[in-house]
Amino acid sequence: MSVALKRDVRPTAASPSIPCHRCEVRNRTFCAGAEPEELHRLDAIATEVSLNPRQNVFLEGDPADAVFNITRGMVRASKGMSDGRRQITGFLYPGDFLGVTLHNAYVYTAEAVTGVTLCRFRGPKLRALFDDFPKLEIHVLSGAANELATAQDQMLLLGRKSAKERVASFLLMLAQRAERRGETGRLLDLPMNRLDIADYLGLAEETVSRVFSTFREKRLIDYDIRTPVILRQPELLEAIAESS
Amino acid sequence: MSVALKRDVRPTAASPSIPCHRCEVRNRTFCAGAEPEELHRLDAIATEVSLNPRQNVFLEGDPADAVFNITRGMVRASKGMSDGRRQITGFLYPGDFLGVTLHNAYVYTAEAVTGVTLCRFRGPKLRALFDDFPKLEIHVLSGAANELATAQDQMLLLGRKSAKERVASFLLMLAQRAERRGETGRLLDLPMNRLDIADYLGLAEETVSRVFSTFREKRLIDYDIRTPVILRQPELLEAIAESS
DNA sequence: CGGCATTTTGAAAGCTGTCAAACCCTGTGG
DNA sequence: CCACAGGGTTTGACAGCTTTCAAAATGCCG
Repeated sequence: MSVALKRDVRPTAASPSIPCHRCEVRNRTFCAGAEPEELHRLDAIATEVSLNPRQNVFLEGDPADAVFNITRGMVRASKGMSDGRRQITGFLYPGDFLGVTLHNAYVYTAEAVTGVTLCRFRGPKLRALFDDFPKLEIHVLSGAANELATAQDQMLLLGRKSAKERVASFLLMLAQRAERRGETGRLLDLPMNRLDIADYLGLAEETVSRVFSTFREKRLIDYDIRTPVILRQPELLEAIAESS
Repeated sequence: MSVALKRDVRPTAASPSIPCHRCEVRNRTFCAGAEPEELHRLDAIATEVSLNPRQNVFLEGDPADAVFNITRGMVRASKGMSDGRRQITGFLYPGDFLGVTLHNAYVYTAEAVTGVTLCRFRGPKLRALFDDFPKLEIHVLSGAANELATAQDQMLLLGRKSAKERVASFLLMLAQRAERRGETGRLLDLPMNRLDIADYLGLAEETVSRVFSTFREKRLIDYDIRTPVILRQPELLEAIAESS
C-alpha cells in the first residue's frame, strides 16, 4: 500500500514464533505482532475445524456468522450462476482469511480442495475483540486490500488475455506464491483438477488441457497426470504471459 | 460483512451533514461518524485537487505517496499490458477511495472520465492520523473489502458471461448504483465512451456497440448517441443478465 | 461548412467452446 | 492377479460467438 498504509501482512517464515494454542498457524496472520493479551483473547475464541476434500466451508448466501483463517490445505472460493456456470475467484492457502465480508451473507462459496484445517472466529466475539484491539481488524482488512490487488490482476487476465497467456500467467503466479512460501517455485503441486483451473481462468476444461499439452510439447513444462508440474523454461512462460 | 465486521461504509444521503471544510463530500467517507478532533485533523491534511476529463490521477507504477477520495465526477481505474491491451477494473464515484494499496507503487492507473475533484491525503500525514485514530483506517480498508466483493462479481462476468449478459449486467449495475445515490435508476448517464465500456467488460468496442443496438431494437433500452440510456424493461435485462 | 473523433454496421477470420470418444489411472471385487 | 467400473484427462471434429478489418454514418466543434 501507499506509505500511508504499509503493514506486514505476511511476515516471513523466519519471524519469531508466538504461541497460539488453538491456532496452528503461529507466526502469521492474526498472531503476527499481536500483544500477549490480544493473543490470549484470540486463543479463547478460536475453534479448530477440519474438512476433507470437497467439503464446503460455507456457501454463497449462507448467513455470515464467522470468519475463518486457513492453517492447512487449499480452499477454493467461487461464485456460481443459476445455470451451473462457475467462476473460481481464488485459491486460498494457509494464512489466508475466508468470509471477511461487510454483508450479512457470504458472497461466495468456499470449498476444501485438499484436506483443510481452519481456525474459526465467531462473529460477535470477534467483533468485540476488534473493538478492543482495532489493529487486529486493520490486519484482517489489510488482507482484503491485498486480495483486491490480486483480483484486479485476475480481471486483466479474464478480460484481456488469450488461453495460452492465461495458463502461463497461472503457472507463474503459482510459482511466485510457492517461492514466497519458501519452496522452489519450479516444481508445482497442483492440488486442483483441470476443471477447477478452467473455472479459475474462465476457460473450458478441454482448452486448459490442450494448452497444457501444447506447453509440454514445446518443452516449456513437464508433467505426468497427477504429478507435480515442472517449469522447464519460466522465462519463455513469462514471455507468453507478457502481462501487466 | 459478517456480523463481525459490519459497519456503515456508505451512509445514506440523508445522514446528518458534518462540516469538513476542504473536503466537499461532507456526510460520507472519511467524515462519516468522525469525532470533532478527527475531523479537524482530517481537514488539516486534506488538499483539494481538480482534474479535467482524461487527465490522470496517477499511473500504474507511480510511487504511492497519497490516497485520494473522490468528491465530484467519475474516475476509471485500469491496468494495461505492454502491447496496449487494457482492462478497466472499475468506474469510481464520489465517496470512493483511490490509491489505497499495501505496496509502494500504485498497482493501477486512475484517470478522470469527467471533470473530477478529489481530496488528496498525503501518505505520512495520513499514516500518523491512522495511528491516532484506528477507526479511520478501518473505515478506509472497509472500502477495499467492499471493492473486493465487486471485483469478484466482475470476475464472474469476465470469466463466464456472454457479451449480451455482460452488457445487461453492466446497465443494471449502473442502475443499482444510481438508485443508491438517490437517482431514478431508469435513466442512466453514461459519461464513459464505448471503448471504456468495452475495456471494462472485456469485449471489443464493436461488440458493445452491436449489443447496444440489439437491445434497442428489442425495446429493452432506448437512447441516442451521447444521451442518457433509458431502461425500458429492466426485468428483461435481469433475465438476460441472469447472474449470480 | 469541413475536420475529426466516436459510433455503427458489414463481412470474414479465428479462437475457444461444445460434443464425443478414447485414454489413463485408481480402487474394488472376483 | 486380473477384470471392470468410474472419475479425470486428453484428443478430435466442428460450430459459434466474438474479434478483426474496413468503411459508412453520426455528432461535435471550430
